[in-house]
Amino acid sequence: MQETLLSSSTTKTVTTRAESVFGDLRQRIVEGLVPMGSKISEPELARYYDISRSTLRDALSRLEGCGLLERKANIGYRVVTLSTEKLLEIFRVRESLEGMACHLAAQNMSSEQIAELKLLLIEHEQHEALQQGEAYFQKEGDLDFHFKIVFGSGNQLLIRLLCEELYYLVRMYRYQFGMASPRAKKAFREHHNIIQAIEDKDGELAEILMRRHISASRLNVEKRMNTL
Amino acid sequence: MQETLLSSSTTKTVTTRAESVFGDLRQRIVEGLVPMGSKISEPELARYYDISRSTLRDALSRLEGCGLLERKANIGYRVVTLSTEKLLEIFRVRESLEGMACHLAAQNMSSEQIAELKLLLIEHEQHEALQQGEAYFQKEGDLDFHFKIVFGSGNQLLIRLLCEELYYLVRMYRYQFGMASPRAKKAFREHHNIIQAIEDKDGELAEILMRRHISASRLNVEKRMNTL
DNA sequence: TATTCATATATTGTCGACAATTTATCTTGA
DNA sequence: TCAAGATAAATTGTCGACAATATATGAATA
Repeated sequence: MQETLLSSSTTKTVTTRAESVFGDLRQRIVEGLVPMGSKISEPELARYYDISRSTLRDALSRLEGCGLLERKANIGYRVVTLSTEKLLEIFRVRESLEGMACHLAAQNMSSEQIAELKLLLIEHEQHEALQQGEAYFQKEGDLDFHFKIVFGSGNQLLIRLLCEELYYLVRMYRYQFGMASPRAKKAFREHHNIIQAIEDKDGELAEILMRRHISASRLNVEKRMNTL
Repeated sequence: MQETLLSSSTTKTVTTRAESVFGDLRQRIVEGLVPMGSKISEPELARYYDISRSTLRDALSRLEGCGLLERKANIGYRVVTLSTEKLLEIFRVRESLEGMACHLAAQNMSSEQIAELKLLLIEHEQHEALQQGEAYFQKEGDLDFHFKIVFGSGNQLLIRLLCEELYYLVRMYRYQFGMASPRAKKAFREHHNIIQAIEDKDGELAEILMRRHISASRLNVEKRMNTL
């Protein structure tokens, strides 16, 4: 559903230069190729992409909307600086928003959508079985799961907030803070239970389970923070 | 370092033309002076404000971030079209986000902040007593109340999402859908109970009460929608 | 040496113009 | 009359240049 790295060939919705640069620069920031906290030099970046500053600034303003860049008047753009505090704030927001999304998903998801969700879970199980230690796929897979539920809510505003405005920040944290989730197995069971609640059309339970699921990740980070 | 006498009176935060136009146009859109759904003619608006298109587009991109404008590649900006469905979506998001904000506020608000909140409630009570029918002040006051709690959460991300990205949309609905809240008295009691829970540092209860408070407004809209 | 101030450099904000695309208008044919 | 296609007009996307502001450099002074 969302724009994966590979699907650019099929859905060629990219029409303008600014959009294209937006997508590319977004990826580079998420992966840390443009270091966090670094200042954006508009002339330099414009030369890099071989575009004018106007076009670049169009792209930069979009990146600001994703929370990847911060802007100060007369000073310019700067890549956001990640911190544990900000990560915990994101968890709080995700807990509330995805909890609501899950509640609505339980009410609105079609049986086809639920079937897809189950399929995804099975895929993840196999992936996990195949490569025990490798947490990368599990992490990306985890996002897929959360995405499908958010889309399942049918609430366009929720979808925009989570999938367009917060998604890339979350991915940036996963790339650069690289939390090698030791909760893989536990998270899997939690996903399973969430699906069950959705299938039962039990919105209240689905919301509680999703909130606990995300809250557990937050507590995990908080615990690690306190031990350091 | 010479601080002119004149600059001290006005908060000289407005530095750039784009920012200034952003603020003015935002207000005009919220109030409906620029009709919802209408196409933005960049050349025309640029002439109106006597600025270049580049500067205008800077302002427009910010307005897109507020959800007041929508943009399509090669077609341009258009003022968002309000609808009851979208309003209900906003209520769902506010329910979850402000619920979380209230929870955190109960944990984090200082006694001074709580005192301010109480004072605000008293002011509203007097306003309401003075002008029974006039719902305008009550409505704006309601927003003040919700704002203070969101700020009290201390969560910068929550603050940004609610106060910068959703606030103006909410105001736009109040201006143009003009819901003459018949829940004034009830809402007042609910506000009171929320403050009490915050003062008791009972985050869970505070969250539940805030969610019910917002949910009641949503149900109110849904009820009216069904009767029409 | 460290600090302050003036100067120079670089960067962002703003502008007007041209190119690419969309929308409106007009012609043509059934 | 209506539909479809070609042409004209208008709008958005993109560009390079200049002005206003911020940062870096260096001289002068205590």
